[in-house]
Amino acid sequence: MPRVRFAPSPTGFLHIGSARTYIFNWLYARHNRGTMVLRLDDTDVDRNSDASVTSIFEGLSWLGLDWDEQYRQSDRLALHRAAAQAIFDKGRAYRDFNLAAAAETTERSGAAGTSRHGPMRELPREESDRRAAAGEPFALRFRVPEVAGHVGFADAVYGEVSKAFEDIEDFALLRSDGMPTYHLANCADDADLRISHIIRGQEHLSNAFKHQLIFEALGAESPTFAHLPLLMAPDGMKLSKRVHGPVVSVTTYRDAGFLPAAFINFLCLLGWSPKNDREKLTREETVELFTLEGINRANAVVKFTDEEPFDPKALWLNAEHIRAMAPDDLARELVPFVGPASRPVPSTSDVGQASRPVPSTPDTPPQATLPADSLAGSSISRHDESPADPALLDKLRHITPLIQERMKLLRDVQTVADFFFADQLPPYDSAELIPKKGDAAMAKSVLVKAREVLATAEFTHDGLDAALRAASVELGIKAGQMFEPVRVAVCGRKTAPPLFGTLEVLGRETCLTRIAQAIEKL
RNA sequence: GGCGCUAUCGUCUAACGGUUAGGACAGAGCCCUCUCAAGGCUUAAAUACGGGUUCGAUUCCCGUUAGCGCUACCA
Repeated sequence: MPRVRFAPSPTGFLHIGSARTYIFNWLYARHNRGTMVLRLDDTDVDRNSDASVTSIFEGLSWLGLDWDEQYRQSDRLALHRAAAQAIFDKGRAYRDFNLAAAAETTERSGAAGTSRHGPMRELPREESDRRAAAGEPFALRFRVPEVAGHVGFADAVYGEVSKAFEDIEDFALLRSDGMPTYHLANCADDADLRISHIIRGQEHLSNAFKHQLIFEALGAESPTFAHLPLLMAPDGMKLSKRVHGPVVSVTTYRDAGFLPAAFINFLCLLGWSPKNDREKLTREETVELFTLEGINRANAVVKFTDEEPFDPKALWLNAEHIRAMAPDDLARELVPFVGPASRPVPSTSDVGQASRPVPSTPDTPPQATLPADSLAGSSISRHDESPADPALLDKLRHITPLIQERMKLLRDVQTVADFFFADQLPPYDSAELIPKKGDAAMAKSVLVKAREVLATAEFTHDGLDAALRAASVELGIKAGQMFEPVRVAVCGRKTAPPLFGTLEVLGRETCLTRIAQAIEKL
């Protein structure tokens, strides 16, 4: 049974790169019926923030991805210290009393021929013990073997990789304040939690050699590493909030109306392929198809621009998922995006200003955070704060079939179906009412005729179809010339969902009123 | 600078050493059609460069170039 973990350091909002790493771990765990561990690597007390923890939980909860065990690295300090002690006792680490060593090392780098090790490496044990006993502060450094040789391992993605001992500096295990460094805490925890596969970003590939060394020194069996290619911005740079803005935050996607399943689909296709040309995948299908062998090695770029903040493929995938939904399910997802009260506020996604309700607290057991049915496809959304207005939901159920294949994002409901919700149509140019190859007079006669016909027509798709077509024949014009003025009168614009269904949903009264108003304009 | 990793259409990607180098998104065009979509069809578009190995390299090896990552008592 594989055991994998996602170990974010809570120093910022949930980044889409982190989300992708989580997804790969989760897919591997679920595909192999293994265990997913969530561990908050909050070793860096100065940079940690509760808002960040909140952002991580909020994001994962939206995605509906669960986990089986949860830990906080800061709770495990004793374990880390014991690990450091064990390495020291084996002579694989030494005390470095030179607190300025880091600076010196940096200055020395580049100067060929100088040792990569600090000056304290050869300090006699007796002197080291004496100075430590006297209370002199020190950092504990790993003693990288000085013999010629390599550390290496078979990465599940990159294959055999190795690095010469002489290219690895004596890295710190414990800081001079006694706190463990990332490398130590990370490995001690992975060993203790019996993590079998470390699936993480490629930025850690170089660190993995150090980690391999630590696992060996600890006498622990080292896990299988699987490093993931990185996500890049179109400018070739690594994705960062600082330079790329909200596009790197998962809340941005949620607030714009991405479906969790589509977002997961998009992210997992960045650096992984099922190899059979399939693109649109449900979560269940992805779990079924996922293997480490399908992961490739080159970095992937997420396309976005200032004008179009979302990758076109992500948009297409979202549209595909939207079209694949049962209309009633879609209607439910749409509720939060209509109505002034519940409309989601476009968030700038800065965790610093996160103030909305948090679906879970860090210490809530995952079971409570994510009900079992969250995996069955029902997504969790922060918008579901209050029970949906039944009347609104019912209305949406009728509208959904008309707009389902005209949306890329859930929020598009606001632009594509606005006229269903407006009491009064926003002003439009009366010239819009004039049909192709027609004039104002034709528009007027069409609308007058429509008003007459619609007053008595059977208000169903087929009834309206028949009535309006018959009317066009009577007027001696093309059907299109008949439909166009009616559409504009009723929708306020030329581009709209199919006419008959639209009229039906709008209802006789509203249609007649709007047509009368249009006639006034001519 | 040192070390590590990577390199197929604009982007995401496929191709046991043998294919007209495939698919998808985005683009262009056509069809369908009450507008817009959706759908169907067509089209343009790639193996970074140079050497090997081989009967034969996108594929294996070496070099070059480029990109990314690491190079902290950050993670």
